[in-house]
Amino acid sequence: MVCTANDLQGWKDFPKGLRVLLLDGDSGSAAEIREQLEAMDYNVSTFYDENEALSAFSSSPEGFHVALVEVSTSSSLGGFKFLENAKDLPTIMTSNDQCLNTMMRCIALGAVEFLCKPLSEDKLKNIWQHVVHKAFNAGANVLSESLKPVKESVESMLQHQADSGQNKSVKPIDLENVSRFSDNDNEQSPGCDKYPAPSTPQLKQGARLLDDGDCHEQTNCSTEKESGEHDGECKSVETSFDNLNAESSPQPREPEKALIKEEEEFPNVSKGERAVPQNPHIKKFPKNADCNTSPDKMGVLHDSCETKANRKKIKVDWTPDLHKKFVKAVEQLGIDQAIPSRILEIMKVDGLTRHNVASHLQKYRVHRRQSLPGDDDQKWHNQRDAMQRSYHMQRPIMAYPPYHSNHTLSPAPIYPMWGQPGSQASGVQIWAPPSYPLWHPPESWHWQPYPGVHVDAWGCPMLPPPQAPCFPYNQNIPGLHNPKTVDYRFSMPRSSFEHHPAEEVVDKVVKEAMSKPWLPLPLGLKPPSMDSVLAELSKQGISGIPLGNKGSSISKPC
DNA sequence: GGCCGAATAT
DNA sequence: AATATTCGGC
Repeated sequence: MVCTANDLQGWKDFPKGLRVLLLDGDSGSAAEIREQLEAMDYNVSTFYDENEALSAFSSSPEGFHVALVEVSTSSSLGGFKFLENAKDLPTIMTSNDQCLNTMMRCIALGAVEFLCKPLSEDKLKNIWQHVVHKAFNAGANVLSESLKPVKESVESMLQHQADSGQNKSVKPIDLENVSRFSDNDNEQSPGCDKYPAPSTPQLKQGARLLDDGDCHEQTNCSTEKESGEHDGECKSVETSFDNLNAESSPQPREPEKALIKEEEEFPNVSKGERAVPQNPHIKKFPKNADCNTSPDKMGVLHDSCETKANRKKIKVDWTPDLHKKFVKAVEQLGIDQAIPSRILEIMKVDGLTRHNVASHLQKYRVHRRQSLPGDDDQKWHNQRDAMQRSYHMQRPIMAYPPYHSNHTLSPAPIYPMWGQPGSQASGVQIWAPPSYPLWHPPESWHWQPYPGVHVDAWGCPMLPPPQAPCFPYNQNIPGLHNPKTVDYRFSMPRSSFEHHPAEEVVDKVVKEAMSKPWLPLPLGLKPPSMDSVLAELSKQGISGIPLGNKGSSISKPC
């Protein structure tokens, strides 16, 4: 018998005595953690092998209240295995690897929390909250025997608090919300926090992920019709979180996988607390991690392919990174050679279909068109002509890389380029250097990484259209006439490693600029000084240029 | 019959 | 608004 009335007695000092299953392949690390836990009066059982741990847990499910499991990317994936197989045990994952993917994978697989190593007392002391949370949130039928005393104990504690007036709440404790109580001192007032209390500061968001507050969209079910192209094919995906690390991924060769959202009805997860996170961008997480052996990638649709009789509608989530890839492909092909099949070919993204690309390309074009100067057709056609004339400029001359925040680990916002309506500033500002003018064209698309640079944000060649200013909206924004402002935007990008045009491309641009002097200069090219022009002209025997209207004299075709 | 792009649906 | 799907033309 694991938990008895005596246990309850002994738990006056809850959570002392809480039984922690510790799984860590590294004995040194395990010993260290164990020591810390025991210093807090937790009752620790150490395992170095997941099979042993699983076996111990399965033979005595009530012998443990919570698991602390190390996951290592370098060695085995035993941690994940344990996580997946000990569904009923609140499992906290720990790792030296702070890669967001690893974290998210853990959470997605059902971990209640992810703790970055090294583990401190601060991080460990509150792990009991998950036990309480489980005790109160698991359905009565799921509530394991070991949790019942926990629940009762806590109820008793709370009731005692309420009775003795320690708690401000006059009303009897709302046991539904009991998990909001924590020993953190930044308590919200009761009723404000509908989320389970996190056990540590770092996982407050993680805790929210486990909440089902975002499930509303999961209920629409539509008729099934799959694109024939990938009929029956399981698609592999990666989370958008990979974007944050993709650039530094140790396996750059691995084809990128599209993040695909489930739109299908998502029935309530029946296995107790193991509800998958309901991130708005990730509609479904794998229950079966075996479909993907890389800890850095998450396979999502495999199991749904297997287990769902009726096929689900899937949606590609065009993450900034994926979009970047798309743009790169478009640039590589040239704007007028970019057709879905070729783009798809270049992108090499698993699971992405030509339809997906076509759809995105359509949007890409539309938005690019909207980003271009003016709305009237003439300008649009002019612009297009200019594009076509110069499509050989396959790379933007002065484009800011649309996305290079691979060092950022901040989980929020995941999609900074996809600002919410009405929150453009906040969405965009993130990507803007602090010195940038905070101006955003009202119609601009949110993908622009920096204010006022949305054309190249879409990967368009930066050649200005004929008879049109490069950035016509400048005309409407007095501040942008400031040469300083223009300098900002025309200066070299802060990170232009992959956007340096090839020399031949530059040559072509220069040649074109020279051969068509009536066109505005491409970005990056400075007009010759008046002196040098006069000198050159006088060399050629031309003199007497009326300086008064030099503009018109050199702006007309010969 | 497949691909593309625009239109339309979700 | 974003993405998928449909449809007509090639």
